[in-house]
Amino acid sequence: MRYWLLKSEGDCYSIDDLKQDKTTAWTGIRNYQARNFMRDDMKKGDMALFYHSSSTPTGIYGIAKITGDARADETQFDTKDDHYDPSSKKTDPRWVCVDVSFVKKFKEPVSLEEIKHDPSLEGMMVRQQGSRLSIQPVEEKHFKYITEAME
DNA sequence: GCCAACGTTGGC
DNA sequence: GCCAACGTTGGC
Repeated sequence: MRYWLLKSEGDCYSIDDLKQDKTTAWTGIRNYQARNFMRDDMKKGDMALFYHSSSTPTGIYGIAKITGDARADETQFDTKDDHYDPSSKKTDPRWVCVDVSFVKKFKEPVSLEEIKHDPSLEGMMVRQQGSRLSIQPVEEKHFKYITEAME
């Protein structure tokens, strides 16, 4: 089993939205590296840190679980969708999504500032400057450290 | 296959 | 809203 960090703009789709929806299709990912993680490495049952970008504060707001393996992201074929991709074919979909379910919301978010200053979290990808990747692999020790601290 | 131009992300 | 960092596009 693997661990991940899923980024979402806080005012676009937040942990509260996920809590209300219980499960959502993680659509709209249009970055090859992120897509490859979903397609090749994410498996049903994997756990994820739910990260809010463009929020106050930016940071990890809770935990989610991957509840469905990668499948075609239907928004790529929807001409009205922001993420419509005219060059993707139905017979050979370029983009995929997974299903993500709510697990818990932290009482207090773990802010990016805390993440950056905690020596136990050394090496986390999100600490790197300009780390724009919206789906990042997370080491088990980092996942456990954060989730156990938030019990 | 290089690389400049352009568009987007995301922290501040 | 700014701007640095980064990814993608497209001309050559």
